[in-house]
Amino acid sequence: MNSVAEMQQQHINRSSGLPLYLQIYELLRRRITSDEWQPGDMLPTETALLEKYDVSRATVRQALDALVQEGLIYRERGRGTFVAHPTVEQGLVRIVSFTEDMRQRGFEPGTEVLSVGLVQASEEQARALQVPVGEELVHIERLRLADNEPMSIEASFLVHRLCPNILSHDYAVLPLRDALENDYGIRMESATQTIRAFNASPRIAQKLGIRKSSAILVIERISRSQYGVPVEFLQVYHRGDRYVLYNELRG
Amino acid sequence: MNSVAEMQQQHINRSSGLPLYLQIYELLRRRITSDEWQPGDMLPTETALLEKYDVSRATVRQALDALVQEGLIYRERGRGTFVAHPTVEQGLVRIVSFTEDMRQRGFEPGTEVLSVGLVQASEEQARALQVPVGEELVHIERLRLADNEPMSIEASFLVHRLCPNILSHDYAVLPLRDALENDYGIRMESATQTIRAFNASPRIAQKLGIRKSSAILVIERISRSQYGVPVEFLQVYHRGDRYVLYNELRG
DNA sequence: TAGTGGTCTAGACCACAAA
DNA sequence: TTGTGGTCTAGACCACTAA
Repeated sequence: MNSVAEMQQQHINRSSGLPLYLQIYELLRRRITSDEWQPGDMLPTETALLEKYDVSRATVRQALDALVQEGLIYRERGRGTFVAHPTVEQGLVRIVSFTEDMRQRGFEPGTEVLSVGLVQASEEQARALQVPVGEELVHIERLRLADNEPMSIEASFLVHRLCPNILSHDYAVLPLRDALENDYGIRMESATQTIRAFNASPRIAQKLGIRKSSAILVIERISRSQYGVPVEFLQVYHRGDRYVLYNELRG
Repeated sequence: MNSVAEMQQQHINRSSGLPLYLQIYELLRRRITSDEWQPGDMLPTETALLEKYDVSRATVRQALDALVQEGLIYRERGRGTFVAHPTVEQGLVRIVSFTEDMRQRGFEPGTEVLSVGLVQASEEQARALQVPVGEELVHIERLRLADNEPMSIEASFLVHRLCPNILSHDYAVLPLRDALENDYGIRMESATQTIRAFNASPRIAQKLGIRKSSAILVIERISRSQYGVPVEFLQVYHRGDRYVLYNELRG
């Protein structure tokens, strides 16, 4: 099953035109995101890496720098380089799945699929995904539970053209991000989102088990692939009485 | 008046123990934050910098890398390195004043002081500011306007001990941050905040001119000084129908 | 064509952590 | 003392931009 890790290329290609440090970055990144290397594990030393890939130390460090900047690893002088532990702070800086998010908050996550199907892009959706109005979109609506209590409703819209047949999975179990990456090689690499408060509509209030008109924290997110193409338009309705965002700022 | 720029040291100290790239980074950073170099201005080329400071190109690039990462500059291959234009995206990463925030959104900001005085720290406030319950706090409550329409209510709590006499200013005009920095040498350098949605209390609804129970976006922020001491506990109630937060995420 | 930033090499010395 | 990451040098060739 662990096909990504098994198929993993262990060498770099000096004639591919792709910068060496990027190739090394990708190789290391995959080892981390595939969970082959766990949080706290020590990475090979810089010396070991430069020997393995036959590059200079500066090139190895450039690859590691990118991973540090991404928050995936951290360095300790005199000790080594280690896989980072995910932190809550990442909530407003990195794309985090509901499952990860809830685990970090100490809740047991659950999912109930409300509806799945194809729809034609509305004007709002078309604008978000940069496709023509009417383009075929995959629509997945899920109720998200925390410790078996409703926490959020997630409405996801994907460009069907980019991921045909994605509907054959069971999204109560399989994270959407994994399906996109494994089946279509699409990685959600960046996103923009807006956060606002609004009063729950009767339908949303009923699904979330709260009083009509209760305050809802709405997050709308447009995720783009590694090629910069919009892939998903996500609308999340969080219960205002249960869900709090947290982040850190600099002066 | 431009004392910072004038007093600016233009050389690096090779025996200070401070890494050369950090010294260059600081010098360049000051030129940008002091507005000596404006957004869009081209920085000296890497070659010019390495000659000026008599270091290797790698050292210059390390200094520039830090500025790029901070979002203060950007590079264009074949063209040069330029001072970045501030972006809205910084809203969720940097501490931004209401005034700056509104200007970026294209609104004309306004302020009305609702109340000013000393209070004794409640349990919540004491926990946030890490002081004993009952400690004397400065309390400033302001109504914030955008294009003359109510947008938010800000309730600010400061540790009085750290800024005695701060109440002698008029906070409809003077930004709190400026008063802290100019009069007490306190710079708000980092902060943590939470974001949630809740239903407006009758009092808040009335002040904001919205219907009772309308959805409000609440931001609570604890700001710390350059010494890591909590200085301000801020509660902001934004109108859900007018205020939207925006930010960018990475995969 | 000249000048810019992007990538890369093959070294070097250092501060720090752990044995 | 050994091995780690932190800093730094003095080059090199490349792709891209603009004149």
